[in-house]
Amino acid sequence: MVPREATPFAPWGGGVFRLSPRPGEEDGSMAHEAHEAARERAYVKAITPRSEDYSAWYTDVVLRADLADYAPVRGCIVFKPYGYAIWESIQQDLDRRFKATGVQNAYFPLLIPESIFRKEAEHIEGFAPEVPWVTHVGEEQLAERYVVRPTSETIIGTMYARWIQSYRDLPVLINQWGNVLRWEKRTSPFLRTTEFLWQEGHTAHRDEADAEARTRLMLEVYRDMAHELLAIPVVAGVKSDLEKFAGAVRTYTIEALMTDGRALQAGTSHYLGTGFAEVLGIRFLDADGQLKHVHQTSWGASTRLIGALIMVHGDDRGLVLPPRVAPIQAVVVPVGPQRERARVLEAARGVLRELQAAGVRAHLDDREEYSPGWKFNEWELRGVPLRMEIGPRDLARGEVLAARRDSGEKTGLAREGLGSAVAGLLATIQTSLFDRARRFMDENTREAANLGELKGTIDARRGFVVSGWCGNQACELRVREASGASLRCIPFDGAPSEGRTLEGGGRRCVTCAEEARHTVVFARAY
RNA sequence: CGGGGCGUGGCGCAGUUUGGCAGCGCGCUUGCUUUGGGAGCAAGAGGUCGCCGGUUCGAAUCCGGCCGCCCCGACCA
Repeated sequence: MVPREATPFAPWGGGVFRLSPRPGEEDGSMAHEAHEAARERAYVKAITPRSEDYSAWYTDVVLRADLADYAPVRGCIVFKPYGYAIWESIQQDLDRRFKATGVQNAYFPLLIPESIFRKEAEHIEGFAPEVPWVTHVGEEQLAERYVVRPTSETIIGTMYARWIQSYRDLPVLINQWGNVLRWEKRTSPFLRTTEFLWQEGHTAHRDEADAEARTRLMLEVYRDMAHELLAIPVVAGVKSDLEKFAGAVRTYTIEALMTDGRALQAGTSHYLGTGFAEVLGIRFLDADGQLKHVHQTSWGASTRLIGALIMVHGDDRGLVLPPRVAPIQAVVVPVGPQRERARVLEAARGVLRELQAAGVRAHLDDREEYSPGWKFNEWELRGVPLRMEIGPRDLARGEVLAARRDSGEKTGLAREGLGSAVAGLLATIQTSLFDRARRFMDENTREAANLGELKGTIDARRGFVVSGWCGNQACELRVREASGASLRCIPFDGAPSEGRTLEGGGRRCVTCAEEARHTVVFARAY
């Protein structure tokens, strides 16, 4: 057996918190030891270390942090209360941001009639293989089949065609919070589930410039949300034609880097042009007396973000949540012997009230049936940013002991002015998580001048690989075949709203060595 | 879609090779003692061994079929 990853703050930890033995490490000859090993493995319910098996680690964290459980439906999970609470944090934050840009919420049907779904050729070609059909009611076959929506461009556009007559009706800025189904070949909790929760924004505009500005504005919203709420640094940019959304003219993306070196698309925004408007008949009479098609956008972010959160900040002890998304920001754990219980509990309740009054999402763990040590491990596993320990010693000193989840650092905080001190600490944790993730992304972003270098880096270390690209799809495909890495995006040079992407910068195309038109980011992706 | 693995109390597994009482740890219940890094002792409850069929005196175990889930590779938020 191997001791848990050494941590500076837990000198006693190694003997208690064991990891499951690797095959061959168990000494089968000694019955007692085997028995002990079995007991401890089950008892401690270890999380597989990231270095041993990243995907097992991920699954362990999802299940053991109580975020989700596998449902008895292929590829589907149950979002358990703690996982759902994280989604609610994300929803609240995004919803506020959307509304600040003039977007309103609405809700459209889950079912889309086949005739409507089939109208946009590229769109149906992209999604048809993975849509489930509703064909019967009871035993009776329906006259027209319905798809369970994989996304709602067609049905929303159909409604827009009825609602929009004049340029005075524009822009239409609507968002929908809902669920969609995509029957993916390969599923994974949060990252790719058959049914997932998301928001999809759908807007209609008078001209391309207005729609394009909206597309990039929403990408900027996603980028800011990722940075400020999730503490996840991202690269914002535009997708190649090969990677863009089925039916879009241009797709913008924010790409995050997971700690295993793989990229994750964390949000997308599409300029749809007039393609959907043409087949769905979304037209308006412009000021010049001309009947024109609207220019549309759509943009979405999903429960996949929870997967990103896990893989960007998590460690071998489990989840690490940035304070701003954390359902519980500080957990108060009373400690000390039985005879002091009443005093300590009362003080703990006082601490809870004070934290709540200071606007901290605080929770008091006053369960009698678990020991403090058990609670410490439990709340660390669940990623709570701050643990507040309070016992007789702290009472005597007029302090509360604060333990940081991100660094393990423990500090005695004066009982006086505790609320603001904790709020300050939470802010520090938020910043330091972002900085750490930012450093990781920077350190794992490397240049490659040619295919050999690119493949070498991808094979050895993954991460983002920055290269020149001539703009030719054949060259892009060569990279994918040779290395398994895909072109994640052509990054913006500056803010997305400015709309300037990186040019060749004197680079040569990583495949054909012709002069590069763009500087692009490649990575293996989820 | 291809490849691999797994289905045995709530969870993790052993038992299957060589058919013969369904077991272990954790969890759960009750009681007592405990509580500053996953507490101890004692007594309990809990199982159509994924499903269907076959072989057999007898099947978790052998044979055939099916289903489900997970993991790994080509398409996707």
